[in-house]
Amino acid sequence: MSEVRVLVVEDEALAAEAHASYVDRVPGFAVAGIARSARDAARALDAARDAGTPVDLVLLDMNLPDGHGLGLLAGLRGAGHLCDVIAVTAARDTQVVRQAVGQGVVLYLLKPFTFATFRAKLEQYAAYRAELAAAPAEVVQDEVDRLLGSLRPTATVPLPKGMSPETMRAVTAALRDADGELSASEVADAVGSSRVTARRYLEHLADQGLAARGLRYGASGGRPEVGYSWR
Amino acid sequence: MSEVRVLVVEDEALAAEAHASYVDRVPGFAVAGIARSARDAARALDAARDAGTPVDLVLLDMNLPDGHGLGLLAGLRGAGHLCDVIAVTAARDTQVVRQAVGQGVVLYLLKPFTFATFRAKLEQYAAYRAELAAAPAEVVQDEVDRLLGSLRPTATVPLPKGMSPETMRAVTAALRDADGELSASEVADAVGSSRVTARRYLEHLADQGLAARGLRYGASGGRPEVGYSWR
DNA sequence: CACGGTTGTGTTCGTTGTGTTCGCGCTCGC
DNA sequence: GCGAGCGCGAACACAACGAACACAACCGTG
Repeated sequence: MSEVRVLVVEDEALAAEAHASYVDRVPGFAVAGIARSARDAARALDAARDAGTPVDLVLLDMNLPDGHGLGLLAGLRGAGHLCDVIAVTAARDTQVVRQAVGQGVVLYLLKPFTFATFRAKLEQYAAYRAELAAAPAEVVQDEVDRLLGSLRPTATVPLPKGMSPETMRAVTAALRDADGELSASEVADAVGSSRVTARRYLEHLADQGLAARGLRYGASGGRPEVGYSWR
Repeated sequence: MSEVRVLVVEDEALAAEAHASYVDRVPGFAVAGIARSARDAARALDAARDAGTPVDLVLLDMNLPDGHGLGLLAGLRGAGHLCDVIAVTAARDTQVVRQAVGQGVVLYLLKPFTFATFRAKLEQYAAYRAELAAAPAEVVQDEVDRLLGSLRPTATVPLPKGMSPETMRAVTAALRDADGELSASEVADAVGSSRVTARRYLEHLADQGLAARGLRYGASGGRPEVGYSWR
């Protein structure tokens, strides 16, 4: 799939520039434009659509000079725009979050944020699009659930009890350095820990959506291996 | 918190009744009305809002007599209705799912479904509302993530013992991607497992009504093959 | 119409790797 | 030092698959 075209909607010039440059730094994403107001944004969306290069994703600030972001959101929904929306705003009000979710914001990013956080959100959205692209034309419930699951953020738990940051780093490193899938035993071997420990971390990564589980049959009869791969 | 008022939007009378009775059976949820068309739904939403008892949740079918559910969705977004929406529909088209998500559908339930599945989805939504109610007026990023994360669909009904979800997915995928019927051996080949394993899963799918058994005679003398096909 | 041949089904049982429990060592606060 | 708690791994129960085998259905032949 081609790059994701992103429209940045943000009234403050400095922040707008910052967001745009952040977008450019994330592979697979490209800035389609910057809008300084709700009116600008609506125009930009219409123009992009008419030009045949519709905006895929909107980074939407809530506090705009000519109306609330929620209003813009409702407007573009009514106009039938197809883009997804990530709220990027300083609005910490629970009610705003609730309404944004109700209006179909796929992710909600609170200002201020680090580039790492920003990147994480974009990458999560990218993962969602990848799943979507990989899904067959006709889906079943399970696949819908996985699709939505890939979109919802996984609360970044500091580290669940029973896990050490050192081991976690070692495991992720081992997993990333491998080209294909790795079984729990192989990771254990690479890291130097026991299979049990390696599995604990791998399973955690998989639950967080950072690793993918696969299955390897028929290596030598018996129960199949589960293979973990980084993504 | 009071009960969640639910509007059922469904054109087929039988299904509408069924959904409504399902809603009533889940604690914490109450039917606010049944609408048989997009027009009805819009009216019901307006009426409920004007009466001071706005609808909290809409169970939305996509195939309506007077327009697509997606259109209704865009309309009520434009009208600024605050309700959340769970798609309850037979529309298995990936594009529809994608658009529904873009329009802010919080969950997507494919017909037909069991009461257990239905209940699971409603309860998940209830969990989301509970998180929302428990959240402070002002949130931080982590809390927003948790909030959205509670909308992340949970695993569906557990498989019978002796089966792994990964293999199940592989088998269903292989079966669906084939145009015609597939024998157990062919599925085994496609998946990479043994015929025995493939058969286990195919037989389970057939028992669940998700696959159809057929017979293929005279390929080359001998016993006829059973062919499984997706539906 | 019995009978053997041929091809694929259905099941049993052993193999292999998973997932979990429980206790041990290590580090840290006191 | 000396409990407290945390992270780890040996051991174990069992889950999931595949080789092998006995049987089933169809077909051609005498």
